[in-house]
Amino acid sequence: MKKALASRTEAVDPTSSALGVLAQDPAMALRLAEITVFRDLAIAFRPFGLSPPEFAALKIIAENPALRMGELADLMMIRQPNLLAFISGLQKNGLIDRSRDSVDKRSFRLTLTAEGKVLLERADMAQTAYRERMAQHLGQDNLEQLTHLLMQLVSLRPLHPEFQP
Amino acid sequence: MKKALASRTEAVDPTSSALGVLAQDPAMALRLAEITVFRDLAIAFRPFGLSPPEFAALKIIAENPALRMGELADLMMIRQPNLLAFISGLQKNGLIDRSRDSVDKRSFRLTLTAEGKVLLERADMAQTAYRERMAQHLGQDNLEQLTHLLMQLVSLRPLHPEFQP
DNA sequence: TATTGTTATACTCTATAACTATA
DNA sequence: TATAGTTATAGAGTATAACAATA
Repeated sequence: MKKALASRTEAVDPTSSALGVLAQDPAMALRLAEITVFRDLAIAFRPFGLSPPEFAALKIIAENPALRMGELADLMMIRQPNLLAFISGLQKNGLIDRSRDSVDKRSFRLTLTAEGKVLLERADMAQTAYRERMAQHLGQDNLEQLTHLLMQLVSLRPLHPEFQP
Repeated sequence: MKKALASRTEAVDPTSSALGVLAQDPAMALRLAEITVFRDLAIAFRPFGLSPPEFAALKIIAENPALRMGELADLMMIRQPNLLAFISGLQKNGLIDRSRDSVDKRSFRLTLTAEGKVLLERADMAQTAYRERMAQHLGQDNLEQLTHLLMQLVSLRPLHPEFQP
C-alpha cells in the first residue's frame, strides 16, 4: 500500500499523502502552518531575547502608543493575566514603560522606551527577512492573499461567545 | 486620533485598524486565525469528549490504518512524549487499539476500534459543519486556496533544523 | 455596581534527557 | 550502534476565580 515511512530523525513529511483527506482540512492546515512558522520565528527572534508574542507586543505598542494593557490583551487575543507575565518581563528588561493614566487612574498606558525602539527595529529586520522567505516560497501575491484570508477568518466570531465550561 | 476602544467585556476587535501594519503580517494573522478557529473547534468537539488534537489523531489513524506512533507524531508535528499522553487516553476510552508489530517488536500499530469509528463519524459531522461555516464566510474557492497555501507553508522547512538551544 | 489590573492557581502543551527493549 | 516507545520533568501557555483600587 505505502512504502515504509521515514525514520524518527528524518521526519515523516506532513505534506505527504499520508495525511490523506485531512491535508484538505483548513483547521489541520492552520495548525501545522502555525507550528511551522512559529517554531522558526522563535529561533529567528532568539538572538534578540524575544519570543514571538513578546515581539508582537512590542510591535503593537509601537503602532499604538499609550495602549492600555486590556486593549493589548484583546488585540493579541490572550487573557489579561497571561499578558501580564510577559509584559512585566519586557518592563523589567527596560523595553517598555508603564505609566498610570492621569485621568483614569486604574489604567496603565504602554509605550516603548528608547531601548525598546532600538531592539524592535533590529528584531523587525529578522521578521521582515522571514516574511520575504515566505514570499519567495509562496509568491508575493499569494502571501498577501493568504494573510488577508486569515484575517477574515479572525472575524469569524465564535458560535458560543458566552460559553462557560 | 482614535475613538476610545471598547471595554473588556466587549473586546477590542483584532481585525480593527488598531493592529495597524501588523494586520498585514502573515505570522500575526496565522496566530490570530489559529486561536479563533481552535477555540471554536474545542467547543464543537466537546460533546464528543474530544480535543481538536484527539480528533485529528483519530482522523489520521482512520486514513492510515496500522500507523506507528512515531509516524503519527511526525504527521501531527508534535513530539512523541507529548503524543503519548493523549494516545493513552484514547486507548483507555476504547477508541483505538495499539498492537505490537509482529515483525518489528519495538513498534506499535494504531487502528480505530469499532467504537472509535462510530465516534469519529459523529465528530466528523461537527468538523464538516464548522468547515462549511468557514466556507460561507470566505467563499468555497477562497477556503480551498487558503488551505492549499497553508499546506505550502508547512513545506517551508526550518532554517536551522539541527538547532539545539 | 462595573471596570482595570493583579494574584493565585490549575490545567494543558511543549521540550529535553535518560531509560528499556528491540533491531 | 541506532531506533521505537516510555518515563520523568521543567517550562510555557492558557483558563478561571477572587481581590484591590478606581470609576
